[in-house]
Amino acid sequence: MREEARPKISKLCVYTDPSDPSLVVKDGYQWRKYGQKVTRDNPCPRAYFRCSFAPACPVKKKVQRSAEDRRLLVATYEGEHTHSQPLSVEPPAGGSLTPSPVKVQTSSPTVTLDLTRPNPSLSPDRSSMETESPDEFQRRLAEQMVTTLTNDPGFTLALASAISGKFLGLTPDHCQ
DNA sequence: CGTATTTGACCAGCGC
DNA sequence: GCGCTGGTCAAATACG
Repeated sequence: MREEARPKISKLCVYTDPSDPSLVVKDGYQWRKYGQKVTRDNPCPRAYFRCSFAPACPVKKKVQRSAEDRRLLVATYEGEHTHSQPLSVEPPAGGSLTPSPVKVQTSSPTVTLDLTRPNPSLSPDRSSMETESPDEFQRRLAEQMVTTLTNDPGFTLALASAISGKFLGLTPDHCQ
């Protein structure tokens, strides 16, 4: 077995408003942006961040919007923090919103669905969740995602996009 | 005045 | 061997 260049890769999918150009993911850590590049795979610019709280922290973060859903931010974390969170994630000023981060930890990659924005328009398609709470619904989706991840880890992003789209009542048929 | 952020250029690695 | 893409560094600018 080799463990060369094998940092912990984590993915964090965060819903944000498409009108918000800030590729900043509030995860409780301090990040310093050190670059931005437009990849050919995605028309949206990809931002590169490094941990500014601890200079020795090897963690790097890449944030890019989903090519299909501009409201979905996909943050890729490389490595692990060698320190604690400098500050806790403060809830929105609204106070009514209750973020329900669905963290799914698999063998290697950690996929976290941080649904900071509950559901802008959740209701047109609630035929299979009228007897269960939204939290339970998310839990089921998370379990479903874990199952799929176990079978095809490479499908992570596509699945996350699909699930995310489902939350908004969308149906991204070509998720890749 | 100091810190953080932004943009452009340069370098390295991979594929054809 | 050349071209392309991704990633990082450094200098300049803006904001607090």
